[in-house]
Amino acid sequence: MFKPYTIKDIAKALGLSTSTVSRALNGSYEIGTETKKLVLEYAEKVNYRPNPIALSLKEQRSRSIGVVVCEVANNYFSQAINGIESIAYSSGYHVIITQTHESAAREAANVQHLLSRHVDGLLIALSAETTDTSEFKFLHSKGFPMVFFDRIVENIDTHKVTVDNFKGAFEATEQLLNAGYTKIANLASTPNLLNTRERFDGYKAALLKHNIQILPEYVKYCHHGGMVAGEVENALQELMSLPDPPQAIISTNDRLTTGCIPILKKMGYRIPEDVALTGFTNSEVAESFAPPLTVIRQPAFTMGQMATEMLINVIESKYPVYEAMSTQVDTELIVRQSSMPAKI
Amino acid sequence: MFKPYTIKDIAKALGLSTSTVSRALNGSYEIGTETKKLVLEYAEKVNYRPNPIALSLKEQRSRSIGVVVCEVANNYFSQAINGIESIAYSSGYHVIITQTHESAAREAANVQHLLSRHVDGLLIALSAETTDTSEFKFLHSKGFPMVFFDRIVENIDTHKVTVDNFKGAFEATEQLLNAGYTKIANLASTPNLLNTRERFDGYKAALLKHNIQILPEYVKYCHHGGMVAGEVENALQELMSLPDPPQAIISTNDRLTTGCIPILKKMGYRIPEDVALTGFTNSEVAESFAPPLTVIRQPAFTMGQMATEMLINVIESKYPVYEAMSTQVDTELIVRQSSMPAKI
DNA sequence: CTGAAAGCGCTAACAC
DNA sequence: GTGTTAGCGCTTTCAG
Repeated sequence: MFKPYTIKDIAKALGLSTSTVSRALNGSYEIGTETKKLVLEYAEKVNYRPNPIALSLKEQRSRSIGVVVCEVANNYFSQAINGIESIAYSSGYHVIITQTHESAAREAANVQHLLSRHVDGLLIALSAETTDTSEFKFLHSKGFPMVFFDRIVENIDTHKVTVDNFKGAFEATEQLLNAGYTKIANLASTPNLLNTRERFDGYKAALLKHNIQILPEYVKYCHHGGMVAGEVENALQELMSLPDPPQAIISTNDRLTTGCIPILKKMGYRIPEDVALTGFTNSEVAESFAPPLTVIRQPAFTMGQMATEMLINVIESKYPVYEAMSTQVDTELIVRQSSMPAKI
Repeated sequence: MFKPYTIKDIAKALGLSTSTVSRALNGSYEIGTETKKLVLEYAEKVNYRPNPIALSLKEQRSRSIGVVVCEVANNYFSQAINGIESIAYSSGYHVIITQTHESAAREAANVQHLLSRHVDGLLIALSAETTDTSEFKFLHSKGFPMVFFDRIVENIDTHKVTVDNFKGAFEATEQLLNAGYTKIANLASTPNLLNTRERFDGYKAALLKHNIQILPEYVKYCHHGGMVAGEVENALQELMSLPDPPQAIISTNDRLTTGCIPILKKMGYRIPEDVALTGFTNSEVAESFAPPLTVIRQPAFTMGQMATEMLINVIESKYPVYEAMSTQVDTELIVRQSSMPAKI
């Protein structure tokens, strides 16, 4: 069944040695024009394709890069993956995508799996659960090519691509303040993640700037990033049943943001009349929501591209890359009805 | 940098031959208990991982399966991929995902790429553009393991996993009819795709059953499945500027459905007052739309699982599988406000 | 200009 | 029970 042609087959058919064929195929200058043409034409005719597995074994590299994200069914990550693929493909790399579903154990397993597949490098956005980063530290110390994006590891001076989370959250919070909301809650993913904390800091800074006190009861964490049933619902329930409930919510994670709306509605709140809403999300359909949703968008596609370019640079650099490269891009605040002043 | 242990390393360290180590590692019964224990312990200690590339070369299989879909940033496919991964993973297979972006050329390139990577099998949902299926026919004739899902190839008796498109469209159309709408348009992807035509047939059958005439001007195709800018907008524009415009639209593809809403709104139509809407989509947030969207949902996750199980069966079967396996599941109609009778 | 041979990591006949 | 060897497909010294 379906046996691809090998160099040996060509060699035999043409009465040459495998090395000659190999060299001809690779355009070595030390092969006669005649022979070269002969080989090339025959290879073309039989639709010869080099066996990448054999190549990998030989070259000790796989021309593939591993991607570790929480989920592909997530607007941000599916868009980022598009960016990753676009660059990887045109540079001749394969992309192997793995999902952690926010579990640290799956993350560790995925990394092992990818390493055992001899990927040439890793593109990683940490899972919500991850606290032990020693494996990454180890790989980093060995000079293994890795680029972190969006959810980066702390305490390691690695290559990374991030957005200005602080500014994104700051602007969004300030927009709510300018719209007249002063009681603003923060619905967040796990504080494990640096980006959660940075977004929180942006929120805090905006309130501070407007001389609004930060109330701890206005800050709710969903430690599984909204992946666990009821997590978001509980958080919202607690928030809205406070003696002095918030008038607005800023949600700082994709899944949380899109998850909020049906729950708030089910609880009987109108947006923004009863509670305004702004959130980090890359949903393509935020505009179609009821009401149209104010969002902080990340340039996911571009970030995927940048991270991949960075990684391929590191992989292909002749010498170990010691200084960590780091790129930060801006978020985009798109103001829609959900964070507008409530019409009275 | 980061040199994994090999069998040779172990053999040298322990003063054994590589074959002994290999056998011990694979639990061969002809190895002394002592030696076996020694090897296993040492392997454990140095965290030995067999090199899958060498294995692939040896066994002429890669323990990986290739996936060809139009996009991961698509609700249906990202969910299906979750299903695919869940099964593949637990069966020890890798998943390599490639995207066609609805281009036949990219599809062909992806298939070649995956074949050249020696994937053990292929999971395919055709691109919208695909009309030439000769390559698939060829692979099929060679007995190469393939399973098609959702968007299947015709004229080839292959393994496949589909939904009952006819019934899904029929039920949705009938619900619109029961809600009092009689002028119902069909917004569809390319008729290249069998599922587009099946869904169209379901729509037709429902109208027929209710003695409603099928108007050709009520049927609009987006030949790139909504991937090309302005495609959906044009279709809707044409539809709504008919002398006798439709009162309802059934959209038969994920991207089209979610794409419709902002466009209709921008054109100044209220849903469902001016035009009702129902559509095939697996969006998780259809409920949050304005208005909440009536959807025909496909069990994407399950379909991904089923297709993968089927594929792995074929791959691992001792003898070529000649009779084509075929599974069909039901869609689920979730009725929400967008297809309700318009309140007058 | 071309061929022979070694080697990437692993397994499996085939010795002994 | 364990070692030797060949071979998976390819590249690359080293010879000639």
